[in-house]
Amino acid sequence: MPASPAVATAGSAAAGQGSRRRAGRPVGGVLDKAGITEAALRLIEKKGYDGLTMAALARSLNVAPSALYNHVKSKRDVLLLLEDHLASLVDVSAFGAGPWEDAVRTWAWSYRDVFSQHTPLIPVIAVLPVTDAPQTLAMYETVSGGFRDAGFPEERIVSSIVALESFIFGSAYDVTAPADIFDPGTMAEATPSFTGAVRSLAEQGHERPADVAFSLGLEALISGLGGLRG
Amino acid sequence: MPASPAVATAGSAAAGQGSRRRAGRPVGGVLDKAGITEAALRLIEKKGYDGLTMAALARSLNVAPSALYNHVKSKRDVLLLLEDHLASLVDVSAFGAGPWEDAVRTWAWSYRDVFSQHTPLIPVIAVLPVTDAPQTLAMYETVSGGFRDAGFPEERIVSSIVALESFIFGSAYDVTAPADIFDPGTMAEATPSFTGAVRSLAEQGHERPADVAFSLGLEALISGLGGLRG
DNA sequence: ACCACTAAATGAATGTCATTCATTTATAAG
DNA sequence: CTTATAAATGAATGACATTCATTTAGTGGT
Repeated sequence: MPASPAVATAGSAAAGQGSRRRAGRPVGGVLDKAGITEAALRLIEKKGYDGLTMAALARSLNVAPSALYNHVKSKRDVLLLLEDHLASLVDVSAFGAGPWEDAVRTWAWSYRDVFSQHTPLIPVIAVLPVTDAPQTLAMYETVSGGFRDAGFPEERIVSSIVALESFIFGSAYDVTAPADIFDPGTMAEATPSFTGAVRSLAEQGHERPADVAFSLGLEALISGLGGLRG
Repeated sequence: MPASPAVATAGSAAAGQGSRRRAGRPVGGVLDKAGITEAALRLIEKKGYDGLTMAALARSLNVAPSALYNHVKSKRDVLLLLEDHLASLVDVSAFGAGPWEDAVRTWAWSYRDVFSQHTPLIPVIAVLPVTDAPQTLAMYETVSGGFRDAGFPEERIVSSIVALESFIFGSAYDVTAPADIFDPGTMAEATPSFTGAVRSLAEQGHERPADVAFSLGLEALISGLGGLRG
């Protein structure tokens, strides 16, 4: 009775997990990309990226691990699905609804916040051709439209976005860094300038030091890049 | 004759590979952290990070995989050794030898170039307490000294460096991205602004598009952050 | 010279993964 | 009712990092 449990568990999976078939579509099985993405997201929320294994993902869908491979080519594919889903969560609404500076600010903070919870995706995004990521492409379209409307010369738009994105990805890592990451430890006396600078920042008592650095860099980029407009 | 080959192969490893004992030190075995770092670096040059396995690393040192664990706690430790070594390759010489802007430029380009060849280390660095990384700490000391001498208020130095570093790490990924990463593919008609911007950049015929974005962002950061000086 | 002591190496497990494959099942179409 | 096909099964496979009991070879003290 190898595959007979499939049907039995299929119902419970769809009901209990929220993965559903699209009505009117020719559907053979329980799984689809949307369901896999949803389940992966839930798994990550609960167990973190260490808990995201193909086996665990399959189990959360009441399915055998090998079944996943009928829908994704590899685990990397799952990460790509996640990335594209997250791109749809980034707030681009301010483009076209106010000054360019404000739109970039809103977008950048939102982008950083979303991916700071998903830093293991960053190495994947960096090499991901946007062709395979419709939501990501949609984000780029809105953002580049905003840049164009703000008066950016067309040939500088992509480079400007890439520069901002690079800063955003790097900053996403900062958010997850331990608070004591800059503690010089036993080398404190050997590094007076750095130690002093670290102490001085600590004395400011910021709740989220990463936010200070992000704000500083972002404002610099906004005003620097803003100067490129014609 | 379990460990008897150790001596026989020890000689050939030291001779053939370049890992050597420090003279006058109490030394029991063939391996030490410097030798492991060197071997790992060579392995990465030859086979890339996919080829950097504990087994391959051990083999390149003519040693059993388990022997490595007498010197490093885990593979992550090996990556940390690598990171700290690479930090020593970053060019900080311009600090104290010219205007702050030029020093930052030299440092940032060098930093990006070094780590663009080692992007798999970036997720590790991001969470690495500097305590364990003397070379990295030395870099920070030089850089923060440069910022202080340039007139930066002490409490802004670390945040400014972090902002630059975030941009640098993100940009290091860009260098490795495939050339066609922004090809909109079949969605081209649906994304006119973005497609136009990509085409327009492509028509410029830059050899290394990543360099354009990096230059753009870096100059923006330099002039923006430079304004913080008292 | 002899005798521990200890750092360092060995090779044989272990356990966790992603991934593959032959086989089976269930659904949809003719 | 038959047949084709998408999708699931579970039992391998193979790559890994990591652990452990055991063995080895120097070093320092006597």
